[in-house]
Amino acid sequence: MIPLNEAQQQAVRYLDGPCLVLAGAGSGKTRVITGKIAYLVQERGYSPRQIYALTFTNKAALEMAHRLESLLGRSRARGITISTFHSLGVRILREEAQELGLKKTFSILDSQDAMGLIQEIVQTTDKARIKHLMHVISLWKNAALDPDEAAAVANQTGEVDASRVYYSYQATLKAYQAVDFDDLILLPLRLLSSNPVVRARWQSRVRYLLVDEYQDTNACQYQLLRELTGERAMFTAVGDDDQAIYGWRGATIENLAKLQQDYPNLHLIKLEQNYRSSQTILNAANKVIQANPKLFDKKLWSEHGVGEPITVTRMDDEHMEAKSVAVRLSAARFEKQANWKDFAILYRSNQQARVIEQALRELRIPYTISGGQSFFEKQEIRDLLAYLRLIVNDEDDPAFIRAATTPRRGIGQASLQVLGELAGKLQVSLMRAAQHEDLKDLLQPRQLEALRGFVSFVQHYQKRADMPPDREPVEKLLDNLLSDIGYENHLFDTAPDDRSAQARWQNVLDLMDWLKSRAAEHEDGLVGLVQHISLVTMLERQQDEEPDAVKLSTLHASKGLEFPHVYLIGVEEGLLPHLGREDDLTVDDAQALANRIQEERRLMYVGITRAQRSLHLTWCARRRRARQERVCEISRFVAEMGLNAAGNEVSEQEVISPAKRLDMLKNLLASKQKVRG
DNA sequence: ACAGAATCAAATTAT
DNA sequence: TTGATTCTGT
Repeated sequence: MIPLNEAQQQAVRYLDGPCLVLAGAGSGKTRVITGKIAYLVQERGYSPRQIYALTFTNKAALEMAHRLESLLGRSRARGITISTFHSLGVRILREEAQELGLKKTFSILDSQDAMGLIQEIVQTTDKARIKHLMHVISLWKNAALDPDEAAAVANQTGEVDASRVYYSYQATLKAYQAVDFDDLILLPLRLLSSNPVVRARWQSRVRYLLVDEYQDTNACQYQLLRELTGERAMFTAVGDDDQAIYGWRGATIENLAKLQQDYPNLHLIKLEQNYRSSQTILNAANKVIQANPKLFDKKLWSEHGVGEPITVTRMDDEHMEAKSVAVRLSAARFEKQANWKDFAILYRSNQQARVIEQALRELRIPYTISGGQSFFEKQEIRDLLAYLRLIVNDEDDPAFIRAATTPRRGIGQASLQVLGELAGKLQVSLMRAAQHEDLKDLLQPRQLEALRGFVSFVQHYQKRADMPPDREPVEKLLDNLLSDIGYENHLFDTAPDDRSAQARWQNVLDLMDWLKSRAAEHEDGLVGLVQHISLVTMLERQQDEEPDAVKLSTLHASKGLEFPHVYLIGVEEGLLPHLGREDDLTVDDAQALANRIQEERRLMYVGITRAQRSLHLTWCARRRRARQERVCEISRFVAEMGLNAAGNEVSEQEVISPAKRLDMLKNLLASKQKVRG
């Protein structure tokens, strides 16, 4: 058993009912969750299969599984379900597909596919509008509203057109035998709440449930938790209201308060001892978060020493910022005899990484980057996955279109148009329409031949993929498929130069390796594998020996990580806190603005609390934003931390007074603050 | 049907 | 400045 402090032990041992653990940053929450699972198995006689632990990211799930393995041993950790909400959703949907009128082989549309779908429905090219519609619909789904309920709400909020789109969107998904990310939570919830038999089945399976990052749950996920645990309510939710940073995704902190209302016997435990950061860093973090209205009173403390002072540095622009951070980081590594992987550079938005990458490359500093475009969003990867998706579920029209047209094989816009019209008329999938007699009269012989060729190509692989029990190994099938498609030639024909073609081809090979390594885990062949892929956003290959490299990460992606030395860049008004575009900066809704600032403040809090020993903030006097140079001011959060623009601590009164803050800012702009260190 | 050229819009965060 | 889409000629 790992050593635990008093509060942690309480959290682990409490089994008399629902339990909420408020775990401050660095207070050992993963330790509590894994410790509790081990306790359930070893001391309380729970069988591993009865225990379910839910996280939000695959990374968190994976790490938890690893820790459990070393705690319990491989064999005893085996049956425990540790997965993301979405993976559990897939599992429920697959097992209960019939109840929902869904094929077991349903496709999971990623957000790009979903966007394409909406584009079709609305018949517009206005990207901003499409994004907005998608966002609104997603929020409705996250709030567990069906189209009818959404329509009622839409009347008040002025999103009537979005609610109309919602209807057609759901209808289209159904026609494709497809679901989107939000459905992975929503549909299981619908099923459990409406079907007593299914509900009883799952409740008898889930004897104990643990939820990580509870503050990030949305209304849908909360209800799912309620349905899964039922009357018995044997669960532990672990979270930190100060680290709630996914409100824009539908997460609602109210779920914390709700827990207390809905479960009067809820046992509340606070973890306030921090094992991560120096006192200086914790003080700054505490001060910043104090500016938010607090749901629960909580103050982090640590036994660590005061440590290094926090530095705040003004830069001319983002290039200077990048260069300076690279140089200072490099020097610090030498001075401290540290490793590259002891350093992280954190930022608000992905685009900030660009300049940093350049600067690091110039100085030959190795780095890894997390967040940003995922491996599975790359063109070449999506191309190949479309083939797999189509083989598994031939009603998946988006996959059909993609696979049929890449590489070019004589099926173009004209053919697809005709095909699409026929499919619409007959109310069948594109694949089905492509096999229809009537096509003879609608297409030229060459077009028809190309189409028929494609259809039989897909059918050939469908047969091969679907022949239990002695189905041929997925590995072989994948190899054949790749060479049959002729994708390598296609890449070298279409890429602008050989170098990028080579890079893309390498991605493809990486994908194949990854698929093969996972194939064994899915005994039902391609189906499970393909559904699994849709949920994996980041390539989790960092597990094989982490390289010694500086970590570049968005603040959002940094949650849960820790580093000895952290550089938090772009600490400016407008960027952190991020305040949207200038034109809608009008304070139309003061409450909405305040809420946004509060979430940004929590983001700042997350950033600060990633640091163990040293923390360095930088901000730019000018920054290129939306193709224009903009003059920037230092973020309000710096003053809230109790620091002035030079990084010196200031007294309490100065922190609080806005007038003083303004003065400081003026002084700062007047004097030419130079780089420290 | 397709490849290269020309034009145009663009910036939060991500399962 | 990039990156993506549309246009144009074969």
